[in-house]
Amino acid sequence: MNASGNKGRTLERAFDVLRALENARSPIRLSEVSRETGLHIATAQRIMATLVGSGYAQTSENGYTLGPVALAQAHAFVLQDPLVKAARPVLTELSDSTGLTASIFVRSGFDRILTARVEAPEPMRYQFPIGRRLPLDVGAGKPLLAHLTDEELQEYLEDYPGVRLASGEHQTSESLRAELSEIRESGYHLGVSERVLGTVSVAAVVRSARGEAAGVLNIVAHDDTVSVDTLRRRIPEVLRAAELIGQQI
Amino acid sequence: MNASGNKGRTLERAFDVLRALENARSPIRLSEVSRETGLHIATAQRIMATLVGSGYAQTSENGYTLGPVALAQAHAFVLQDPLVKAARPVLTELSDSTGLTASIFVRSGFDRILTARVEAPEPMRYQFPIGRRLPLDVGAGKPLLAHLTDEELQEYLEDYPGVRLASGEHQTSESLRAELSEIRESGYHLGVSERVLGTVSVAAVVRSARGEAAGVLNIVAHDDTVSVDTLRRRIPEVLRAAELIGQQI
DNA sequence: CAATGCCTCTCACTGAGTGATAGTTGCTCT
DNA sequence: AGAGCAACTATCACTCAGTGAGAGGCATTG
Repeated sequence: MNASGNKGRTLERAFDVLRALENARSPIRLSEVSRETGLHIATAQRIMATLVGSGYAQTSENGYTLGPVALAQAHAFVLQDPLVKAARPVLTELSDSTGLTASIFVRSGFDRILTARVEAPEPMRYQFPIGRRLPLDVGAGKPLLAHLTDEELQEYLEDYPGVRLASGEHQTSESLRAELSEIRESGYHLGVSERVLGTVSVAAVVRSARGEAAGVLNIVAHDDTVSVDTLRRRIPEVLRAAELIGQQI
Repeated sequence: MNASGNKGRTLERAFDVLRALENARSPIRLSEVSRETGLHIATAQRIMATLVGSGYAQTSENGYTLGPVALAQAHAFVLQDPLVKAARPVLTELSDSTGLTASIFVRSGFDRILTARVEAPEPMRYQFPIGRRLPLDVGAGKPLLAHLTDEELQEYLEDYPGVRLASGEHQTSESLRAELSEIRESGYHLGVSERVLGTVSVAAVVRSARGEAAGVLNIVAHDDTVSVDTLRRRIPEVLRAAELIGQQI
């Protein structure tokens, strides 16, 4: 569960616990936390006590959940993160000109996290989406994968199990690898029904001034209102927007 | 900076660091973190390295900021927190029937955190407000103060410096204390231009089934559209809503 | 080019964190 | 009712992770 080489053990263990809480949809019991994280129950208990004491977790009727401090941290994050701040006006403009939803994701471990979004006029908002974790192997995750270091990509693909896309297509380690090198050349990714059936999207990495991949920018549409060819025409716009954001960070 | 009696030192220190990051409006340097938290630079540095490694912090051009993991945690929080889940439909109804913005705050240390909000039709949204930290001594914070344990309230009022309300009135330790006992009797608080000039609000604690104060519910309005007397007529509604939420948690 | 400030790294010491064990509470199933 | 089980809490001796003084590197500034 904990990949690190033993630097800051206590802290990383606590973060493992927080991650276990994050993954749970409902309150989880201490014993589950212990099982999930591989920590001794006494250790899990001590950590939990501290987490609760600091508001990072809370105890409810039948188990533990995350605490409200997470919200405060998140609030501060969106106010101070350079990428989010730089992206916001650009996303707004991109969403206006395309009529679509425009988003920014950043990589976190082997996931991506939605950090900024400007919704299309017809919002179809399910739930507050900011902060949602999504996988790297579909949709806008691919450009992020494409810019990992060789070692990281190696590690990721090592035991990549493959995935069945929403289109029905099966994505293997090989097909993914091939697609990633295409993305590296073209600078963008056009996805059709990858994570969600009936959606088409264009995504491009945002490169910081120093050339690192700081995140991905993407736009999404339903394929019943926007054809793939129509979306394809938006590619230059997306690339320009991504570059514009990158210059500012 | 760290009030605790030495249980989980490393962890609490890390949280102090996170709190320092949260308070900063822009990237802060390691030495500032060290100063802010009172930690030895080497210690601060080791903790920071771990935080960055886990995505709880990130290094930008000239200093550290919070990391995107905070968002993921927050996202999970709003999906799993019993209070937020129970409150949402009630807030919606209350907002609809009053035409005002309805919110839930929970206490965290000696602050309150906005955990749920349904906006009035004319949103006047400045920035994404969820997660914002606000003080306990004004507005909807008062009902939370009113339900602290005696020791906690003692501690809070011990070196309470007083505050100048937006109305111009000066709130002292004594006037606050008196107001709190009124709130304890009546069960609600009606505030006029306390935190923000020209706003009126009604707030009531949400009591869980076990009788603990789980949070506060409030509604706010501008005093140029809603008179104090008009708002006063909404008090029973607010009390009912708070109770309704409380029953479900 | 000294001086200052900010950061990184090393390393010996030590007390905070650990985890096996035992005790407690509260539930379910005879 | 009480035997049996599971989840949780508390204790405590051991030891290794965390600590912090110190030294060194790298910019920036006067």
